[in-house]
Amino acid sequence: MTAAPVDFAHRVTTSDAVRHRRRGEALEGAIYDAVVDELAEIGYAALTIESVAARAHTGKASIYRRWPTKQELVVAAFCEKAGEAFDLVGTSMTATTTTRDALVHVGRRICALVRGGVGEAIRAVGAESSRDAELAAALDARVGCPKREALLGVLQRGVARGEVRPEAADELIAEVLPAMLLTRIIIQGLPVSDDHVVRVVDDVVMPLLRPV
Amino acid sequence: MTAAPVDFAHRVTTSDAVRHRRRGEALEGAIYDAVVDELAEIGYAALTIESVAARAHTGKASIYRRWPTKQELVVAAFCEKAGEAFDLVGTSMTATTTTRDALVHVGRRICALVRGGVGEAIRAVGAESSRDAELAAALDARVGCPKREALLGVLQRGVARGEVRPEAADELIAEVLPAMLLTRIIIQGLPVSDDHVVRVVDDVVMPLLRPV
DNA sequence: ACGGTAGGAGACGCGGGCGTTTCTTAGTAA
DNA sequence: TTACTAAGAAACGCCCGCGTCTCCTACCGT
Repeated sequence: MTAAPVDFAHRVTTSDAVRHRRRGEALEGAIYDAVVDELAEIGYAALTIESVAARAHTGKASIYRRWPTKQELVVAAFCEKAGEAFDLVGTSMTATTTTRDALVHVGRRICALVRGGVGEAIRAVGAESSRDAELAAALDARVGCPKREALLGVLQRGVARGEVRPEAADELIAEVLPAMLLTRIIIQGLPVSDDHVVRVVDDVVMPLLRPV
Repeated sequence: MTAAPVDFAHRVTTSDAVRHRRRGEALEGAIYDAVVDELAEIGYAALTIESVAARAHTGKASIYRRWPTKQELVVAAFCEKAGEAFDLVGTSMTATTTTRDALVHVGRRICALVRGGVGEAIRAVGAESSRDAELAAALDARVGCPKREALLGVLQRGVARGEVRPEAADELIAEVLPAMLLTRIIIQGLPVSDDHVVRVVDDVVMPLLRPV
C-alpha cells in the first residue's frame, strides 16, 4: 500500500533565466566551491548537505551520489583545494631565487590556502582525524607529506647553494614556518599579513638556517 | 485546554545505591569533567547537552540553568581547566632553574593541558571564535594572554640571567615554542612525547635565544 | 532524431537533540 | 522542625537535517 501519488505538475522547474545544467567535473567544482564558501560563512558544524546543495544550485541526490557523508565531502573539497598548492612550489623557483625568498613564497602560499573556508576544514577534519586513524593517514598523505617535502626541498636546495648549514635541513626545522603561520590562523583565528610572513621568515626561520 | 495530566507515580527515582545529591561547585565540577571526557571520546560535534547530563548523572535542567548553550558550556569547562595552567609557571622556577629548563617545563605543561578533551575544545571553540569576535576576545584574555606573558616572562628572566640575548625577548620568538607544540597536537593530531618537547627546545628555540 | 543517463528540485518519513515542563525528593536555611 | 530551593530524572512537542524517492527535463552518445 503506497501513499497517494502527489501532483508535481504545479512545479516550476525552469526559472526565468534558462539554467545551464552542469555535469561531471564542472558540477563537482561548483559543489567544492559551495562547500568552501559554506565553511567560511557558517562553519563545519552548521554546514549541512542541504545547505551545500542549495548554495550550489543542485539537488541533494547529486551530492549523495558522489559522497556518502558530510565528512567525506568536506575532505574531498579540502584535498581538491589543497592539492596543487605545494606542487607549484618547486616550479616557481628560478636559479636566482634565494632560500629566503623561497620561504617567503611558501609562507604566503600556506596563508592563501588556509585563509577562509579551507582553514575551517582543517580544524574540523583535524578534529575528526584525532579519533579516526584512517582519515588521519589520508590527510597526511594528501597534505602533510607534500608540505613537508616542499619545505625540506627548499632547505636542501639552500644547503646546495651554501645559504643553509647542512644540519638545518631537518624535519623539525622545516616545521617551524608552517607551525608559526598555522597556529596564528587556525588556533588563534587571527589574520596573517604578508608583512607577518616576512617577519617570521627573517626573524625566526632564517637565523636557524644561516651557516656559522 | 491542556493535555491530560501524566501519571509520574511509577518512576523509580532512587537507585539501589543511595545517590548523593551534589550542589553548587561540586556539581559544576562534575559537569566540567563530563564535558572534557565527552569531548575526548566523541568530540565537540557529537557532544550534546543530553550526553553531558547523562555522563554527569544530572538532569538537563541543571545544565540549562547555568549555561544557555553548548558553546558556553564548553568554553566554561575549557577556561576552568586551562585557567591555572600558566599561573603556576612562575612559582615553579627556583633561582637555579636555567632558561632552557624553564622552557622545557612550560612545553610539558602546554602538552599536558592540551592532551585529551581540552585539545578538542580548543579546536572547536577556536573554530567558533573565527566567526565570533567577542568569543575570540574572551578566549584570548583567559588563555592567550597568560600564555604569552608566561613565556615572555621566561625570556626576560633569561635576559637578566645573561642566557638570552636582549632582542630575543620578543612576542614573535615567544610564540615559537607553543606554535611548534600546538600544531603537532591540534592540527596534525599527533601525540607529543617529552622527548619531542626537549628536541624543540634544544634544536629550535634555544638557538634563537643564545647571545652571540 | 532519439533513447538513456544524470541533473535540478523538492516531498516524505524518520530520528534525535533541543529547550521546557513536570514531578519527586535531598539538602539547607530560618 | 519546617518551608523552600534546587537536583535528579524523564516525558513532551518541536524543529531540522538525514537519506531516499519521485518527477520532469537538459544534455550526450550514436
